Amino acid sequence: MQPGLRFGMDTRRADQIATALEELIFTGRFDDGDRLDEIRLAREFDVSRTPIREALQRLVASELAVQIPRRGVFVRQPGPVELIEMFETMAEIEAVCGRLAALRISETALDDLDAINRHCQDCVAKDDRDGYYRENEKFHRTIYQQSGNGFLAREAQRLQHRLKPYRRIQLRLRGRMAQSMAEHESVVAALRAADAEGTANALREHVAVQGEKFRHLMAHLKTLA
Amino acid sequence: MQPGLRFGMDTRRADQIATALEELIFTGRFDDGDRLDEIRLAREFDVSRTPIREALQRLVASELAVQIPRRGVFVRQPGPVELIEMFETMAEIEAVCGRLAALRISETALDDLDAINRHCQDCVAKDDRDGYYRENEKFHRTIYQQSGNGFLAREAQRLQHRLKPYRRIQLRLRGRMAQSMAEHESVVAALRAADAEGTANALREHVAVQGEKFRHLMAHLKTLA
DNA sequence: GACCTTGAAATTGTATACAAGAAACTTGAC
DNA sequence: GTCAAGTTTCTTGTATACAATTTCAAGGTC
Repeated sequence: MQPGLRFGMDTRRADQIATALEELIFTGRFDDGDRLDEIRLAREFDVSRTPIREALQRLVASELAVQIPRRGVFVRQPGPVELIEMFETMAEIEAVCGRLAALRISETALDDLDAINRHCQDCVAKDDRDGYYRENEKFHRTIYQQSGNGFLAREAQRLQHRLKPYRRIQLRLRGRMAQSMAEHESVVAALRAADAEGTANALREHVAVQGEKFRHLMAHLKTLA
Repeated sequence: MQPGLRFGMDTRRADQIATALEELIFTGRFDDGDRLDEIRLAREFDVSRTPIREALQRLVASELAVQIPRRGVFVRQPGPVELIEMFETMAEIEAVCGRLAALRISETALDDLDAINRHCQDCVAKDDRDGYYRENEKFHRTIYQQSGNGFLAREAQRLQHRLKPYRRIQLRLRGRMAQSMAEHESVVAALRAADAEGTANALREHVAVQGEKFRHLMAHLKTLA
């Protein structure tokens, strides 16, 4: 492989900075409304304003920040209402993926899901939250892909990424891993039965934020604000 | 109102250029894979490379183009498969909006929809495609908003905008306006009956590309390629 | 004291200059 | 004529310089 043909490895400084800033916003290092000062950031990342501005543009495009012309770029942390809306949307999109996947999923993918669930089970036994989180991501990604719709799968992935920091909070709820695990299994059962509506409902319930999960999320939001 | 406080009016050259380029891609002025030459575009828009680069970044973010590091930005026209995928996704998202709206829509919004449909009917009578198109957009936007989920509504709007050029093609199908019109009315009926699944199904069918519509879209794609 | 005007300082937006990597072309060997 | 190495040209990515607006504060007016 020639040196110029490597793909992902961000050789562009602007891309690295965008990823770093995204992470900083995700982890709550910036409050809602904070102005992202170009000159300050340029100093901190030890680059000129040019790559900083490119990175900021990317944040604006992914709605992590808003730009007001000739004023600057401001961090945009979702409030409780928008968070609930995003989770509801995620639940509905997962339901759609599931409904389509129920009719289109391959046998090998079903086996993959079973394997992932066994790994999940191991993580529950070991109380390994990070491990569970990784396997959980694989589980959902597999369903997105098995929707047989690449565009839809990418959209689902994008939203999942956006919600990542909040999903992690969910798992800290006592006994949530075991319950999540059980829900995974009923999803696979519905998929195997080619039960479109059953899969959709199971996934919607699985992802939706309600009851205990809702109160947990709200409590955590308050500690952040 | 002070001169500095106007909002939308793009005072930034980069934003204007981004919009212009988007339009050029939408209308098929560029082929898939065309490289967007910064220097050439800078000359054409009579501006330096800086705002051009910002505009290109925006195209990449909205997936109208792809960027290959140190190579350039290339136009990315969706092929037949991706188009079908995008329409399927649109149909499903509209179905979701409809299902939620059936339980949340206000009386006044229902009346608005009726009014819009009357305007649609006028356009059908006058064979006014542009007018119908505008009213049709209002119809769908109203349903997005009445889903009661602002985030979902914005996502739906974004996808609708992305599909705009192809949707217009659909309307040119003989008798399509009248049929679309009838479908609108059954959607409103289901909404008024608070029939969640009925609304979802009606909208999904309404938006989905199948049968005649599918062949029509394919035929048009071939003429473009 | 409240409010408007005015001007300095700071910040964004754009142009230009420079650096680094990729594409294209030339030259030479076989 | 084909291919390969080396050189030139061109393009992207980053830094810096300049222009245009906004912000903030000081000073004046009522």
